[in-house]
Amino acid sequence: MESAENNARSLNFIETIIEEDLQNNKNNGKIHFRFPPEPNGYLHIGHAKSICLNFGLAEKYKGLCNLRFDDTNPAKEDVEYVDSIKEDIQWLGFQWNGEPLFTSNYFDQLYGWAMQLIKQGNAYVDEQPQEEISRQKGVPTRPGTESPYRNRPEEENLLLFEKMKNGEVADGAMVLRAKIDMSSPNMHMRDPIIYRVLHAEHHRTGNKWNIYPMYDFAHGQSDYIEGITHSLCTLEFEIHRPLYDWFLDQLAEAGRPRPRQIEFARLNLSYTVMSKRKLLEMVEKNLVSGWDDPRMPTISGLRRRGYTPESIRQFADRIGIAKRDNVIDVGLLEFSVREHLNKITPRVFGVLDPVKVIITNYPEDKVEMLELINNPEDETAGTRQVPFSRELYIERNDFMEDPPRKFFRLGPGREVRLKGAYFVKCEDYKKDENGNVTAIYCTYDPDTKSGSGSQRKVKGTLHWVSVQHAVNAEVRLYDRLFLDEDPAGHKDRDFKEFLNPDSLKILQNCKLEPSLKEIKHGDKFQFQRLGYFCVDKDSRSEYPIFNRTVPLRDSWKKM
RNA sequence: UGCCCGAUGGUGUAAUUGGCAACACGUCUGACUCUGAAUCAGAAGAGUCCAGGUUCGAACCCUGGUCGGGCAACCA
Repeated sequence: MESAENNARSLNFIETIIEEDLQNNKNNGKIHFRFPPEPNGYLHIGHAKSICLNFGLAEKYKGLCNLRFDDTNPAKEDVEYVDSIKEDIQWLGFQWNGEPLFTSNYFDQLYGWAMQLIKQGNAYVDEQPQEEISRQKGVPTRPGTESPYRNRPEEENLLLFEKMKNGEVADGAMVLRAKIDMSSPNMHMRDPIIYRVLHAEHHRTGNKWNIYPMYDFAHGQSDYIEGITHSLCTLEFEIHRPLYDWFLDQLAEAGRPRPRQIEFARLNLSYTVMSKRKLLEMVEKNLVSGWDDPRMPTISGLRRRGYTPESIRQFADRIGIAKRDNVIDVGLLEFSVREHLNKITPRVFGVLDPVKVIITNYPEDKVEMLELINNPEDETAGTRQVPFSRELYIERNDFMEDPPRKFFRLGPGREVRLKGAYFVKCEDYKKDENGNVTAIYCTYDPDTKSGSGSQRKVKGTLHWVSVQHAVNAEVRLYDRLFLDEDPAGHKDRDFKEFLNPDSLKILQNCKLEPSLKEIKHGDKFQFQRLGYFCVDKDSRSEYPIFNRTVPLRDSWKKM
């Protein structure tokens, strides 16, 4: 593929750094990444970008990539999320190095390091109330003031920290702070809190701990413990980097690989929200059916919608890696699925909004089995037999009573090809009292059978399903969840105000060709002329249910 | 008002490190077509945020601005 060639030619800024490090034999040429999700929600397409980056770089440079759950806040985390995250990463086609790891594995080490900081005079226990501490922090433009406890003796710090650990201190009553610089222009360096008291049960360590480390005190050190060489994260952590480095300066030993934090811009997708908090809110308020609702930008949602891992990885590849803020057009994601599904998906006939066609000159009880190509993009996909008979369903919008000139479909007196079958010409049609077309009467031309070499040409080709052989099905059509390009970008309006009321349409009278009787959850098809569809997990054999992954490009609807 | 990032067609990402802006999506033509899909051929669209400077030569270097994003959770 040409994009791969381009990639070989030009590196993104992270690859440039890595290749420089390799050239300088930094860390003895060791390359080790990590993907560090907090298990407090499901992964979304933004995480997919990060997963593809970290695991992809590990593949490219023959390095390793750990999976490490950043589980330092038991109040928000849950094993349900741990499991879904593992599943999503593997579904995308990546495998982490060794066992999944947890920051909580390092709680003992982190505790030890905290004591070391105290002994080095780099940390102290503060027992002021939260409000006081935050007041003393000052504001970005003005320096903060030092805590009265800042210079308490080492023994006292050790003793109090011990009490915190032993559960003798109430939540919020004391914290351990790094002693850095209350007047730093970087707020994160103003004596950041590194341990807080939290009498909460942790999903892995149970009730062992009454104190938990903060992100800043845990992340860099965990990277260091695991021998991570390149610690990739999103831009909002840029300002944390001096602190990340500061802890390592205090604690790291010479001769061991020292991780370097590198920040890149997170993914933003038009017409969607991408924060776990907002996604969680939609789940909790039942605005969607769950984390895996096919309209959700979660990996599980995209999977259920019918996206393939390949298409998501291809998408991640296309959007690139840089440091500037970006908004990627959802159209690019859709392009990526279409591209892949076009190659792998069998073509079938499905009529979503059926209207009956009666071929008046075709024998009443005759049934012909016609051979149709499964996938013109894939010769190995073979053919299948599809029954043709006197009464067929076609798509309601493939017929117009008074069609414009450029309408290459059916209308009074117009002739079209029924794909894989014959030409039919509309001779008459019937309407009910409401003006709805109820039946279209056609004649067919027996000389135009597919493959017969007939020279006559016709402009349009329609898909169809034989009435007596049709399988009834439900089809769920999805549209973008939000009507606004940037639903979360409005200062005074809640993102939920922009929800698209028509993001889900359920069609329950769809007619499918009989080969679709034998299907299983997750199977993917192209419903010819309509789009790509997959079998939903709600589907039952008596009543199949399909999700429309994405419609085909349609240059007609634009006219 | 402090500090940290960033700025290249409509959207993203490049430009062999100073050699006269490329690729993808999208858009528009046309060809082909038993999917108005796919495929193929072609076109339009930025002179690189602005102003100076260095240089034979600047998207890349320097200076000063402008604009956008981020930072003041016992979240990550």
